[in-house]
Amino acid sequence: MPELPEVEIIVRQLNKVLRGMVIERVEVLREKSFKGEIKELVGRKIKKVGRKSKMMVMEFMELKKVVLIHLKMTGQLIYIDSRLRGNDEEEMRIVGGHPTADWVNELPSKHTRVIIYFKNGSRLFFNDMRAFGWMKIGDVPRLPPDVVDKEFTLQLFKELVSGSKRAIKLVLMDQKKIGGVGNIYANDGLFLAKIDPKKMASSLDNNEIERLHKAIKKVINKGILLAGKYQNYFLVYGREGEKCKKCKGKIEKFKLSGRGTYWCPNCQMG
DNA sequence: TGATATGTTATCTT
DNA sequence: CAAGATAACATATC
Repeated sequence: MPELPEVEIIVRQLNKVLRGMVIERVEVLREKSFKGEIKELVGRKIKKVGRKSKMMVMEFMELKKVVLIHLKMTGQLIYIDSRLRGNDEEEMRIVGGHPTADWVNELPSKHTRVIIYFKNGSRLFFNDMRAFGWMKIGDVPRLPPDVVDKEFTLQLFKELVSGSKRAIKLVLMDQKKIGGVGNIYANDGLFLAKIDPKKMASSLDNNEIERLHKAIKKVINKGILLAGKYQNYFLVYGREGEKCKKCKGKIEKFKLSGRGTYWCPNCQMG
């Protein structure tokens, strides 16, 4: 589930509570899920938690390197506050990423890959069912602008789109060109802009490019504003066979480069 | 049982 | 070489 908006939401919440916290130890339950030397983190104080595209970036005082976390398809982050530990009352949790029962169940679970223990007793769990995600120590990544960056201008978007013969949906989702757009928001953005997902990118006219530039930012920002509840507001994604929200047509599904693609042929044709 | 799944990248093909 | 397509990663769910 976690795309840019979902990562942004958990990052904002974690930044509030983790700033200033000191790492006591890091426990890696699945070696492949963590890359780097753990001892570099012990005793470090967190300066800030931020985001680059769909990646979470954790910065530390007096350390140039950062911790990067990519949730991929099924990653989740769960913070458990120390204040109620050992108490029968409910714990204080901050949860984000892929929603599963682990959000509320006892942790660690069978999907827990890494646990960060803080000096004050609080803990941060990195869970990942399919184990595609990772956590690593590294340099701040250099990435293309993501869709909510100021650098993501209409001009830049035009260059990217007109320079590719691939289907427009694949260009939107190409993380080497534009950061942060996954399948859900690509489908919904194209619907909002009334553009056929399989249309060749370079064949879009100026008007279509402008509509799409506006639409993709709109759906991503809506995702952020809805704070993780976007799944209740899908325009076309996951709505195969259901009624289009604009006309009376039916939403259809097909495969585009192996990805589920949803659209309203009536609204998006031509 | 087999198809499918919201991400990314290495590798193959054109 | 470049661009585009596809397999691979690991596991749960329908």
